[in-house]
Amino acid sequence: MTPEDQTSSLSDGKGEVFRRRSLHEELTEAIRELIVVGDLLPGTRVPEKELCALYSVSRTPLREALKVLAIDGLVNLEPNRGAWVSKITKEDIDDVFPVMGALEALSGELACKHISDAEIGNVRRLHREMLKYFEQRDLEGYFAVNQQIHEAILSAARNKTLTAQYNSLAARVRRARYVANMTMDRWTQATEEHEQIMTFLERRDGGRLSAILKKHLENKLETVRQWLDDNEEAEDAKAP
Amino acid sequence: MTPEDQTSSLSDGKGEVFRRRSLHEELTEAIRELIVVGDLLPGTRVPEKELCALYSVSRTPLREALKVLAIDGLVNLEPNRGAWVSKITKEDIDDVFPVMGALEALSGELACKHISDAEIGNVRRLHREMLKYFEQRDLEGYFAVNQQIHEAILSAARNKTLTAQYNSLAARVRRARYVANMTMDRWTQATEEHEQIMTFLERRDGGRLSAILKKHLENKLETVRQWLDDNEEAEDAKAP
DNA sequence: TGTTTGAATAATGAATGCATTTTGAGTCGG
DNA sequence: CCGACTCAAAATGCATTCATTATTCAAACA
Repeated sequence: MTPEDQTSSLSDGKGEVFRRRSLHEELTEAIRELIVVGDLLPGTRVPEKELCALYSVSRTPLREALKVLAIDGLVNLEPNRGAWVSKITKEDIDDVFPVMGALEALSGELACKHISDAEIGNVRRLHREMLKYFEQRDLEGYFAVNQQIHEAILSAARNKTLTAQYNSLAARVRRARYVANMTMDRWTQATEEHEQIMTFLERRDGGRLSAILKKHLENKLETVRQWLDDNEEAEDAKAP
Repeated sequence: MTPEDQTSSLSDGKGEVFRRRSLHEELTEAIRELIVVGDLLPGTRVPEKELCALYSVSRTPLREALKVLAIDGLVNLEPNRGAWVSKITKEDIDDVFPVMGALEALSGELACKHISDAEIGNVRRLHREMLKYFEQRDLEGYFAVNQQIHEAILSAARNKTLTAQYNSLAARVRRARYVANMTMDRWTQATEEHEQIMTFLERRDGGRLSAILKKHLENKLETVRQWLDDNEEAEDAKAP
């Protein structure tokens, strides 16, 4: 047996040579993140060669990663023309959010059936932390904890298929959230909705939790859609 | 700028293997079908080499296809150990069906908003055809038309993301349906449910259509689960 | 001047090659 | 007899190479 211990700090600064999990898996995550946070711009070509150089890998695992990202809808593959970062269009958003809403609703419903007291306590703790970020007007911190809350509920749903489907869509939702910034009104509203989410979760009221989660997402959709109304024309790059 | 001209409709009726689609896409479909209909048995290793020979392709596109199928949950990839056809377990089924139910429900809801009279007419026609197969006790024909009905509703929902997610799960549901056979009672019940589906669709009653579709799937789940109760031990092959 | 043509260049898609890892038969030792 | 070990054979993951297909860009043409 070779030593194998590659220190493998998950937080690769960038360009680190990975070893632990299969290469294409690491690459998928890395590139997904590049797209979500906007390092790769919507509508632009995915620079295969550059990414190979950046991560010091050959095209084979990179291309495997792109196939996976294409399923997530983050890139479009055009035969003989390569991969393009998918654009954030109104149609796209209008498609994704309702599906995400259905999954979140199910997530809430199932979570109420299976969640333990300890897990509820954990969500409550995250909730309080999130309120703190809200009061401090720290949007980054708020988003981070917000995501953790939704993930905690999802995890309490005890459904691997749901988790997989959810995560696949979550990347696109997160990406939309990255470009569209909330108004203060909307932020306040979202926080109030989270108060209700917390309440219904503690009561294990699946029906109501499910409904408010869906509503929560519908409101978020409205935010993003409004942003797109104002900025759609500015988003155009070379069409895929 | 590039002309952008969209492939001037070369009357591609369908099915023809034009040189347009990439190899890995074709392979993905082909192997998906092998797994769904049971030509590749659950729990067995995916014979990479044999499949390469069968389709006369190299390992590169085949492996790309396997990555995609892994996301669909039809195969499991184990680092350095290759791909395994995923087993149909009770946990798996219990996970998949609720998610599918949520998607079908959404599909019904959206379909009622967008479906045209012509499309309803088409579903009505399919429905009658299905009843004919039911009366003739032709299960194969019944299943085929049944699937077409659900696809027609899905298509009326006008949501590409939903369609993609649905299709991804549909393979696993279809696979379950392939192994578990219905009792006559269940078949009768399913047909009655379809009568209601038809009714609510024609009334464009999204709420009720959505509910009955979900119920329909829950009943189907029960059928499959019962089959698994009886046959689970027989399904074991080499564990992944 | 604006458009079209076509050869040169770059990119993609797939096949092949190579280094590691896993597998499994055969051997040894308890 | 059973388990641990060894080493050859096979399979895997990734890199590299090769054949096609797009793209570019300058020259020819209207």
